[in-house]
Order: sequence, then structure tokens, then C-alpha cells
Amino acid sequence: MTDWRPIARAALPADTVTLARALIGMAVVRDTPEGRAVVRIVETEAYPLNDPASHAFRGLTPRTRPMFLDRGHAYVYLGYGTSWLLNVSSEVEGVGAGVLIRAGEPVEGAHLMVDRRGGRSRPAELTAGPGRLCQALAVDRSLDGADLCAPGPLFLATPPRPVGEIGASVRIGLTKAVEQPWRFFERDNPYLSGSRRLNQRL
DNA sequence: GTATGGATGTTCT
DNA sequence: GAACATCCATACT
Repeated sequence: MTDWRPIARAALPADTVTLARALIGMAVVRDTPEGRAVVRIVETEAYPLNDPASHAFRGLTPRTRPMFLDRGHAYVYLGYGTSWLLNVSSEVEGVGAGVLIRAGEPVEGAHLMVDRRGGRSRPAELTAGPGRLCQALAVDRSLDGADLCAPGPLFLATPPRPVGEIGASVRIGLTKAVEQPWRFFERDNPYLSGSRRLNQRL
């Protein structure tokens, strides 16, 4: 059992694309009454300032308020009416931007994640994909706005082991700004979402 | 292995 | 009323 501790906010880069890259390899610690579940982040996407695909592009709304918090806060929203998606706010307070956590590698409490995923236990089905990851970690709207740099039900921690080579590709599932290479991933990690082709690029 | 289409509900126009 | 940072089952090669 690792003694997970929240990462210092000062240790998070105050730039969205840089943060998206820096989050690869970091741990997400999720505590519930059932126990602790931990994943190692293996895939992210940056939604920086002035990005037409960002929810914050058209300014602050009730939904996107957490994106305007100081870096290291959770922005959780419902995508396509079916899946929760977890983001980490980036930049300084007042600037709307964030990083989507797209996939993780189970590190601790894998049995909890299997249960929450309806018994599915194959790697590609457990935490590969932003909706699947949130389901596995029991992340929902109740965690919207949570501080990920402080003790609590959900927080970030430093990488549990050395981070491998990081690749980049275009972002997945977008209808706007589809050309920017703002998706980052740990190369050759079996817990990635996305096609083989995307994961081999660049 | 890849491709396609439906379910779904919240948000904003 | 349209859009949507997804998932899953099904159908195919």
C-alpha cells in the first residue's frame, strides 16, 4: 500500500498543454466508503484558452464554472447523456481551460473498478476511455469543483513509478478544432483508448 | 480487426 | 430544438 498524498498545486504547470503532458503518469486517488481505488493516468487531452472545442470558449456558464478555478480542480460533466467525464482545471483562477483525463491504468482497488464496470475486467474495457474511467472510479457530478490538490474523496498524487515515453496525437471525438495535436499518452501502454494508429503517431 | 448507428440527458441558443 | 470532449452492440471483412 502506497502512502498517497495530494500533489502541491505549485507542482502543476500553469499552462494547459504543458499540464496535459505533465499529468501523464500521475495517480488519481479515489476514496469511497467501499474503499480506495487508484489509477495511473496514461492518456489526456488539453482544452486550452481560445480553443473552439473547449467548453469554456464562449465564456463562463454555470456548467463550466469549475474550468475557471485555479489549476488542479475537478470539472465533471455528463457527456452524450450517458457518461461522466473528468477534467482537471488548468491555468490561473479566472481563466477557463482544462485537461480531460481519457484513460488510466489500475494501480490499487481494481476489484472495485471491475464491480462498478459491471464485471468487465479486460484491460481495454475497464478504464480505457473517459466515460469508462469515471464509471470505474465512481466519479460523478458530486465531485464537480473538488480540489484535487487537497485531501478528500478525489485527489492527484505524484507518479508511482517512472513515466515512459510520451506520444502525442490529434484529439478524439471532436467536431471542432480537430487538427491540434493536444492528446497525450504513454506510449505502448495497454490501457489506452483510441486506435492503434493514433497511439503510434508522432 | 474496423465501421456504423442508437441510446441518452444536460446545456445553451 | 440542436449539439454533444461517449459507450455499446451489432454487422461486417
